[in-house]
Amino acid sequence: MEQTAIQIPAPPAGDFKILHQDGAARCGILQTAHGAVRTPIFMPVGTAGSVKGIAPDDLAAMGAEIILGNTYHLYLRPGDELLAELGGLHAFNAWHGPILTDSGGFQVFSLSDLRKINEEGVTFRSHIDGSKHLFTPESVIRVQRNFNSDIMMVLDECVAYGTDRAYTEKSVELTARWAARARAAYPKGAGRNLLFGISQGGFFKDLRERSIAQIAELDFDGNALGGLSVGESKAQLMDFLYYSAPLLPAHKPRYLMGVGTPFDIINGIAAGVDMFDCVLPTRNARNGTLYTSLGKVNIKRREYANDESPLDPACSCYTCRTFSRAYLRHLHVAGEILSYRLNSLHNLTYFLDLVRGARAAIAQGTFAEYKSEVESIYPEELAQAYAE
RNA sequence: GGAGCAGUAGUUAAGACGGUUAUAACGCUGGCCUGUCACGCCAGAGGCCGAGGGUUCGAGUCCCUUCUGCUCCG
Repeated sequence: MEQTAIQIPAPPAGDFKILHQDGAARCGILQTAHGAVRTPIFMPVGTAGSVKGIAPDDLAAMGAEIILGNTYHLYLRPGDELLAELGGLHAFNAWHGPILTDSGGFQVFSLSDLRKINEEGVTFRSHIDGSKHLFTPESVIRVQRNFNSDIMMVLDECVAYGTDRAYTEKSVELTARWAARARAAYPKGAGRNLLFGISQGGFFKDLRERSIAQIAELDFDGNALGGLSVGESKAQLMDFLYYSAPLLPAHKPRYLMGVGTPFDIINGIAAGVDMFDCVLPTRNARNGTLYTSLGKVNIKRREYANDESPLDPACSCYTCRTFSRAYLRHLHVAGEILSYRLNSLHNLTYFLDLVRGARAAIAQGTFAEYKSEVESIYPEELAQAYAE
């Protein structure tokens, strides 16, 4: 038989194939302009174009497949036009894998004292210099295209926990109109940058359902669940997660924005979510809370002062292979910069291993066992999830 | 030898007229962190106010003695 070089064209960006299914959990592969992403996936957060304390080679070594950037931060500094001029965010920060950029919708929520929302968009003040800016559904697409983001997010309004039904309903409608404008500004197939829609709805199930239907209708490349983990109880988070996730279109990637703890992520996967991002592994790393196969470890505790054992004996990251808990405690207590890097390296490895393990379990049809194994590491959250 | 200043939490310091459980920062101990305004936030434990005596209803605060440190003058 003759050896012929067969050119297999890469699937087009946006192509999403589900390879395995185990209950509602699925394992798939999403194509982007900068490569494929295996799902379920955890995306390290690099708000200002850098995963704090972690260089791209470390990210690659730990098996990160896609990272996040933030439109709000990168637009303010260094600016989207400069990034376009310098060849986009990938050329700028030397991460050549896929990048998802959040739209700034969350900052509309988290920087609430600095902004004003109307039909046109959101006016806000820069947290850096106080200058005034306007984000619209259209401008946010333009900015993200200047970044050359692989997955762009539409502008949405994320309402605070406890917002009443009347406002939440108005907000859902506004988010839907903004989504439609985003879609019009970037029609399907207009480019290789993917565009994901975001559903909201606060803590009202009918509004969640309505929002998801409105967003689904616009035929985005993927669909996100927004506005969760904003201060509600663990039980409420679980309730809304398991209610909402199955309503998102099944044949497209589902993204649970900003969530969460290992417990949340494993439950998100169980509910049928494919993508997660969260600042917890990196922020907590910097603040001394480390996730391990033995549970959460607050490395600054005195009990670790003379602990020669590795942080997590089951982990194969550089930090766990090389240093003792005693040294990691010292670095943290002494405020050494290396502490941030080593801790972040470990926590991100832990989160990436978690989803890697989930993919393998789904493929083998053993996800339920895997899930209860992970949950048993976090008994407090498990108890809270079933608390009334 | 004389004069001045200072001795208050582990540390550095606040404590007008003497008046309820003596402050703060840092440190220490513990907790928190969910689309990063986040090397951040919250809480807690630490003090016979150098020692002794006196005045006073009441003294960290006033008076005397004493000890220690620093500075200056001889």
